[in-house]
Amino acid sequence: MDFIFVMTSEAAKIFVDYLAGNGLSMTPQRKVIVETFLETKGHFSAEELLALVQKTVPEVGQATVYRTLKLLVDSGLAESHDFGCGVALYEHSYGHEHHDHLVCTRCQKKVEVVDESIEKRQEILARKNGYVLTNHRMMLFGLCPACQKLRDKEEAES
Amino acid sequence: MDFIFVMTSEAAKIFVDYLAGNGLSMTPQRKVIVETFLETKGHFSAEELLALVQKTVPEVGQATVYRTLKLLVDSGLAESHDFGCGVALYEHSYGHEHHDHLVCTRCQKKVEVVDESIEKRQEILARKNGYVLTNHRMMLFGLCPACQKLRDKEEAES
DNA sequence: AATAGGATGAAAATGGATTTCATTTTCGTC
DNA sequence: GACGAAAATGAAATCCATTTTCATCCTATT
Repeated sequence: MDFIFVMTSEAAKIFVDYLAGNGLSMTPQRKVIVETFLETKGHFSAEELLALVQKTVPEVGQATVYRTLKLLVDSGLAESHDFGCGVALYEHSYGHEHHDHLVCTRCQKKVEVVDESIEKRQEILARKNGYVLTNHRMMLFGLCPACQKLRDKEEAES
Repeated sequence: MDFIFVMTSEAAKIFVDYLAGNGLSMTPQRKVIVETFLETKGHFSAEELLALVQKTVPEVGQATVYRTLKLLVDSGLAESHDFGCGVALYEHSYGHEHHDHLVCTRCQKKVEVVDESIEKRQEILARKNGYVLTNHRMMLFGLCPACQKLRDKEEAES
């Protein structure tokens, strides 16, 4: 494969630096995976990313996608979340403020939420127990507006 | 098997009622699983519960433990949590106030935490986005006091 | 005690994620 | 440019918690 490694976005530079800093090398596979990752918005699974990558380079293997996704997480570009649907979903974390998620239990629609006072309280809770807080996971589950309407309609029919 | 089904605790009654209310029957296996569950404190996996159950009745199968654990969750006696360690951990939920967890990332020590103002804010966040909040998961990760000391000692040595 | 449907255990299946391993690439060095 | 050690890759195998299958057994009601 004859590739020219030009990755211009800031995020891409971070990844390249991460590789260099850890004695890892850029490869055509990593390049296409990272580029595809950076172009993809929202929350997606490793399998979905693999499918997108294979649209460009069909011979990329799933193991490589899983491996590169791990590098993306370690380099700080990606974050992995378990929304309880059985697969890990990934999202961008570079250039995105920290946030938690509000998830519709019916259609899976996800809204990013932040609340400074919750974050402060979490810190206090940890300290009160002598823990040094390193990170947290908060997920709110409920019915989104659209699904509330659908549910109401269904109930009216029955 | 000749069993006399006497389960006297309130929790046990709830389970029996749940079975009756759903056309399910009490069986020796369910009885020993529920009794063992009720005697066990803290957080434990299905496999750990299976081992405890088999101390009393070795021929109980793991599928039955998984199935009964599901009934326990549905009946409101148990709660299942994913602490990110690869297995679901269960804990009692009857007679236990709602709480979230503060987990040591090193020794897995878990502390139950509650914060009314966080709960209120979660409700507000959901409402602000038009969602009807049904439940939430919050997990705080950090280093517990003991593990902080261990880490400091290790760092001093190196 | 007959019977229908539920419950059980052993074993197989599931499925996302990881590992293995033979092969291919990368990249610093000659 | 060519060399060679170390890293990276893809296909397939493996892992492992959980679920499902299925033949058999039990329960509750008649």
